[in-house]
Amino acid sequence: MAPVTMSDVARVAGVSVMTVSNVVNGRPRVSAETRLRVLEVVADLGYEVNLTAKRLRAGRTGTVALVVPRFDHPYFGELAGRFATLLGEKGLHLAVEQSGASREGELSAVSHARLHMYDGVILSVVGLHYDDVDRLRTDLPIVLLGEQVVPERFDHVMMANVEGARLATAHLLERGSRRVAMAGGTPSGPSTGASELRSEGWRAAHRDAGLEPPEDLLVPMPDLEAATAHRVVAEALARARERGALPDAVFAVTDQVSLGVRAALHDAGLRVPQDVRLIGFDDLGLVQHVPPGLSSVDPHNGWIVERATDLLLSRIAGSTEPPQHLVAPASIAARASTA
Amino acid sequence: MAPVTMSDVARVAGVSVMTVSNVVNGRPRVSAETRLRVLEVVADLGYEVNLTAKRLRAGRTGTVALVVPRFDHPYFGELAGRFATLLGEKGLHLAVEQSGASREGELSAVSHARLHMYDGVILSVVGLHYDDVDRLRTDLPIVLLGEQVVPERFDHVMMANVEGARLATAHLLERGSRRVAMAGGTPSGPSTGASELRSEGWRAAHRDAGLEPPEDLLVPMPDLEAATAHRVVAEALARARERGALPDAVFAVTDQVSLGVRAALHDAGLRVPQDVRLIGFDDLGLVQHVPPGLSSVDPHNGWIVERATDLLLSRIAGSTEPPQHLVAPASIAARASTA
DNA sequence: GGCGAAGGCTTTATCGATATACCTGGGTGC
DNA sequence: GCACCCAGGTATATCGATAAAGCCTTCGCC
Repeated sequence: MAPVTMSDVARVAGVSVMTVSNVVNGRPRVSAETRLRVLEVVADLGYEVNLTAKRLRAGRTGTVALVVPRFDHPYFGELAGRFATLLGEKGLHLAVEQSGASREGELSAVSHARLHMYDGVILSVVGLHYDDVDRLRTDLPIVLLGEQVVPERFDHVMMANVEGARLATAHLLERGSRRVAMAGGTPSGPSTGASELRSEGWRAAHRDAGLEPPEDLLVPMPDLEAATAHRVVAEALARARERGALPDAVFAVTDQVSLGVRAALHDAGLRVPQDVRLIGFDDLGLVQHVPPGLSSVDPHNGWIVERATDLLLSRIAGSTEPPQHLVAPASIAARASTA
Repeated sequence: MAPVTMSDVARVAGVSVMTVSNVVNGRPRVSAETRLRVLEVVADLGYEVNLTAKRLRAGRTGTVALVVPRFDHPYFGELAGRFATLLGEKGLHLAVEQSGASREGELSAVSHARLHMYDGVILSVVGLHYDDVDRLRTDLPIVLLGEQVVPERFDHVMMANVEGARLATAHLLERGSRRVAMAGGTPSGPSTGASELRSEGWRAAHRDAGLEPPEDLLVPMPDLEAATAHRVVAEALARARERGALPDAVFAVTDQVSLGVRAALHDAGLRVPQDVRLIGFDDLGLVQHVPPGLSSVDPHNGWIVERATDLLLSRIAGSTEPPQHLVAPASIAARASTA
């Protein structure tokens, strides 16, 4: 029951621990005969290396961590899946940790990860402020994802928030929509998060089309859950209907929100796209299966994951290049909801 | 840049490493004065314990692993979120790893986890066969989740597959449906996975109602992705329409499949629930927002997570109780899709 | 005043694996 | 015949933290 160690194998095989290590790691300088005997004992006893010990000595585990705000958001699930696949090809393992989208959670997750369980960390920044991030020590390779403005000294990969939102809104305006609401939008202010940046894109598209951004069609939300969007948008629609001022299109700040909006529209008896066009952001795999097929902004997650992985791996390899700040391209995945 | 170790702190503070350890861990036998000085140096240098070393010595990291087949399935995302919350309350961290739903992937994930990076493992079994599981060494606490039959000697928590499927099908039959298709169902055979077990439940409900299970209404699928379901069901509907034998209800083996079925029904111009009733399995948070609101079997994930956590924690604490095999209750979450 | 106890700290051994230096016996070169 | 090389191993130190035991002082108490 007690774990089998190298010295157990060594004792049984009648050789030194070092020889066992050499055999197990396929190093030269061991006679074929000895090698065979050791391997036999290894199989017999069911020996496996203790990664913890190996790590302590070697300084690496072959595992990197991805810290996401929440496990139960499909967006992060998709992201994690991509990272796992890509890292797997490079011979590394991925462990995912949840930060809870709160400042404390992320701080604790990073400090925990920092504690050398992993060779590197990909941190999806949501709750942390500039100063918090700035305070992170960096004896561990870190790549940041997310929409916050972060200190220069970190590698950072982000989505094209403004541009993606601009494309989405323009897509709706081009198709003839004139009252384009933004679900999860926020009034002008400091550009600190996805919601603010995407609202900027929504404004830009209006101005590009020679229109004044209709600020009354911004529908702010306390969070970006589907359930919240469902509720908030239902209320907003009821009010708009009273005033006889229904929107003819909705740009949802995320696909999760888009899902809630879709549900609220359905409840209100409004058809998509005949009465209201709808487009989201993230291009989650599932939205194409939500009737009638929801359009979305494709943030090119594949690109993001590749770049972030490259950056992390080169840092792990010891690169001291100046930190990079990359922005992914964005494009429209047009489906029936904006036809 | 190089990580700060205890001996760095010790040197600067002019004490022994052991004293630093005692201060950091709040052990007695250190004068208030020394304690203060050490803490100052700790803050100055930004020292943090090296968990790897601690682990090697103490035999525990305070982190447990959850191994799931895929990161990008909402079901596992929800599950992971629940585990993280619950374990967090108990002072433990959760790291999630992906096995890739393949035999090799799960074996490698378990062997990797076994290698003492974690204090315990919750393994969601999908690709492994009985023999593979049986071959696992068990010097690390393991709790199994999932629908496979597993060796007695492991703790195991599973869903009420047969019963849940029976309830769902009965729910449809009670509402007057008479041609209840099963999307993702499989012909009678050895009960090795969720699909087989749930098909058994579908049969049982028919027999309970005095009906012969309509085996021609089983729609098998190569995998349980929404996209696959969308495609396969679309084809099945086309064939059924030709024969003039459309179903009047569908029980989908999972909510992912249910989503694909919903899309296929929409494409075929069939209304839910007027033309076809629809119910899934898993009660994912998102299905209530998919128009018109999809019914589902609630597998009581909260219960599963609590039991699994309890079992794991008590194993970690050293319990040698006989292994437990638990089955969660199941109930129907009725929504508009089966009204 | 002497002796045990307790406080405050340091030393030593250890977790499991591995890099490095070191040892031994038989060729090889010249 | 002597120095040197090399294959095949072994012995030692080390990664960072910690349990356990050891070593001085100082203090209390009979």
